[in-house]
Order: sequence, then C-alpha cells, then structure tokens
Amino acid sequence: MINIMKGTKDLLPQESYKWDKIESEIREVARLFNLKKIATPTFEHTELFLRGVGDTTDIVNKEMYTFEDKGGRSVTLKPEGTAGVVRSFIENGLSQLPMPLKMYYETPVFRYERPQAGRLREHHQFGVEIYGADSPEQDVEVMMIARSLFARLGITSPELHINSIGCPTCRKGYNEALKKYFASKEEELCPTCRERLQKNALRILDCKEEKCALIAANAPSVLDYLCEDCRTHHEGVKNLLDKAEIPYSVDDRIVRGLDYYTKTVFEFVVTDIGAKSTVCGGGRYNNLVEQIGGKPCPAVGFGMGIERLVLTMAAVGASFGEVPSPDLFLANIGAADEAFLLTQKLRAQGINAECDTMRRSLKAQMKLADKLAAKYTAVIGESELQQGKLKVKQMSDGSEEEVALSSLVNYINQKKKA
RNA sequence: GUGGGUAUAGCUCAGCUGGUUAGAGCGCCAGGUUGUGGCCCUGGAGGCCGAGAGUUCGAAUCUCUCUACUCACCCCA
Repeated sequence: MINIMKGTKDLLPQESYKWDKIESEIREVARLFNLKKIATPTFEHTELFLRGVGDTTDIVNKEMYTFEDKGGRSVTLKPEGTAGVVRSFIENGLSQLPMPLKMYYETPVFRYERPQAGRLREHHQFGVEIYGADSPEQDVEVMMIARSLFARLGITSPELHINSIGCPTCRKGYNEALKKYFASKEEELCPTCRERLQKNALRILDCKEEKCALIAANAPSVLDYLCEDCRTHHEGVKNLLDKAEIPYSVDDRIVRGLDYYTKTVFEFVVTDIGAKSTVCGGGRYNNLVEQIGGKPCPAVGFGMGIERLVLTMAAVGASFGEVPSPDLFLANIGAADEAFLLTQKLRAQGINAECDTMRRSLKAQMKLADKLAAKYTAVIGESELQQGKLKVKQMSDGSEEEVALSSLVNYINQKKKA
C-alpha cells in the first residue's frame, strides 16, 4: 500500500460539494466586484520567488519545494500566489489594459512545513490581485471583497486587523529605532530574539515568549515612524473603513511573512478551528512589480486559504448548500435497456436522471434511489412501456402520480419549480 | 526546526492483569416469496491487530527500535 504524502489531502466525493459551494460563491463575488480570473502555472523558475517573496523569509529559506528538472533548470512549486501573477502581468504587458486591473485566482500552493490542523503542505488559495491603483479606497475595496465572501459563506466571525508597515523610506528609521530599543534590553530577550536583533528586529514583535512579549509591548510602534505619504494613506484607509462601518482594529504588531508588503497590511483571523488562525492575509505591495523587472506599478491583494474556509464553516455550522441529488431515479423491472436509454434522453433535456447499471433487483434499486436522495422515482417495466405511462413517486412522502411518458420532462420540471 | 499523542475492518472504536478459529456499531452487498425506498430481522464480504526484533510453551496485549499519522509551538492561508 502506498500512502498519501504527508501534509496533503484527498478531496473525496462525499466532501467535494463543499468546495463547489465555496467556488460558486467565489465566482459570484468575482462577478459583483468585476474581478477577472487569472491562472498561472503551478511551478516557476526558483528565481522568481527568491526575488518576489524575499530571500530572508521563512518561506523561501526553508519551506520551498525546489528541485532540478531534467533540463537542469531550478524549478519551484509556487509557495504563494502573487509572484506568478506579477510575472504574468509583466510578461504579457497587462499594464496596457484599463487600470485598475482587477483579478482573482484559485491555486494550489506548496510549503514544506510540519502539518497540523488547518495547515498542509499543499493547500489551496483564493487570491485577489489589483494593479494600478494606489489609493486607500483600493485597499478597502480589497478588504470588502474578502468580507463579502465570508458573509456569503455564512462566516461572521473573522476579525479584521490592519496595520501599516510603511515604505522602504520610513521603515529604515523604524528599524533603527527598534534595534536601539531592543539592544538596550538584550540581556532579557530569549536566545532566538537575540539573533533576530541582528537579522530582522521586526520579528521580535512576534515572539510568544512571555518576557519578550512584555518587552515588545513597549517597543516603538511602526505607526509613529511613518512618513507623510504613508501616514495619510493609513489614515485614509481607517477613515473609509469607519465610513463603511466595517469593524476593525489596528494592530501595530502585524508583521507579515512576505517581504514584499508596503503600507497597508491586514489579516482576517478566526478562532473557531483549533489553533488561532489567519484565514485571509494580504496588503499592498507597491514595489513588487518593479522588483520583478516591470515598470513600477502599485498593487494590492490578499490570499485566502480554502481548506481553512471549509474548517471554519464546519466549526460555525455554516451551510454548504444542498448535497446534489438526482431529480428522478428511473428504476426498472426487466427493462434495463429501456430505462437506460430513457435516462439518457431525460439528461439531454436537462433533467438530473439516474438509473441502475448494476442489474439490481427492484428493491435494491429503490434502496439506491433512497440513498442517493432522489427526489422522485419511477418504475419502468413491460406494462409501462405498453401503456406509455408510469407512476412517479415522490420520495419524501411516498405519494404517487400517473404521468405519461411523453410528458415526463414537463412533469419533473414543473415539480422542480414548485 | 521544538515538544506531546495515537496506530486493531471502508469509518468510529472495544479487546481487563499475555491463553484456542480477533469483536461491536455504522457503512457496503444479498435475502425476509410474486413489481417499490426509509424502520425492523437474517446472512455475507471485508483485518499479516502499522513494520521489525526481543521476552515467553503461547503476544493485538509486555520490552526495544523504526515508520506513519496526528495535535501544539514557530511561521503562515
């Protein structure tokens, strides 16, 4: 027996309707917000992610699925969705399309991590990418897209946390201030944080060690070091959120794990799925397009974990919609071929019809119809064929009505409407 | 990378301090007479008891090693 790879999951036939529900709501949200779908390859040149995601991040340093292909190229399975879209944006000259360019994607992403609840080595992300607009309202619209999807899926719980991590200019000053502050308390920091002090002082803010967290609580805030432009932008975002009556909290300790963010960063956090967990994370990345080799173009977006959506929906008891089931199960007694052919005809006319293909007894066919949750069943045999009529049984209450074969389609369609 | 937990039927699990042919519920398949599902009853299929080594007359059960899975931390979606 060959088992499934660690950290991966099968989507089974009993469960897949849950994903169908999410995907259809994604399509509806995309329609409402005018997002066009984009799909980029599952693997790219490793170099793209080194430059895009940032070579000091955990993702690049230890979590990428990187290998050499038979042509000697270094290939990486995408660890996030944005870099590929940026690459495609540049390569295909998409900056010539009307701006802002509003896109969404759904893609598998791969990270070599220790799996746990809601964390896999292969998971799937719904993501939004909007290029060309640098305004606060574009940031807020992106957050609204996420909220709108949550609402449609019956998830009311996510809390919105926002922050601004400034631009390279203001972050320089902030970094110095942080270093100065933490250096003065270096003795009290945990060993890893002492290392962080050298590499990336920002990360100390994230430490869960009690001592470090206490020290971090009094650390200087990014928000006090924003330049004029970043400050106005941040105020603009908050103003719009207020006016739109979207609840949020400012959390100046949000430090996202990808290096490309500038200005606005945000997370939607849920607590319903065991570990406290981010179900959606995003922000603005105004320098990324240029960094990857295109002409400068502001951009903002987010990624949302589909598996975490499913877990959250299940945890809060949200509805996944109806499990698909046949409109009509056509059982037969000694008329397997006729039932089979009639079923095909019904399908050609838009009816979700089903019949037995295992030569079962009538009783077994009825049981099957019940298990499939067929809404109606009819038995076809010699007499029905002769008379051109059959009895259609409503499975919910057992009532039967006689219907002419010729008007079967109409009958089912009318019942479906009612 | 750091720490816990668990491995017995397709699924959820029982198998007490080692003792013949390894169990239940659910699910699956078939039947309970002639052409009708759900409830009930009967039967059937389906397990190298995660792998290897050891202790023993005898191991699903005790010991060790390995492996897999899982949960939490880190980080993230």
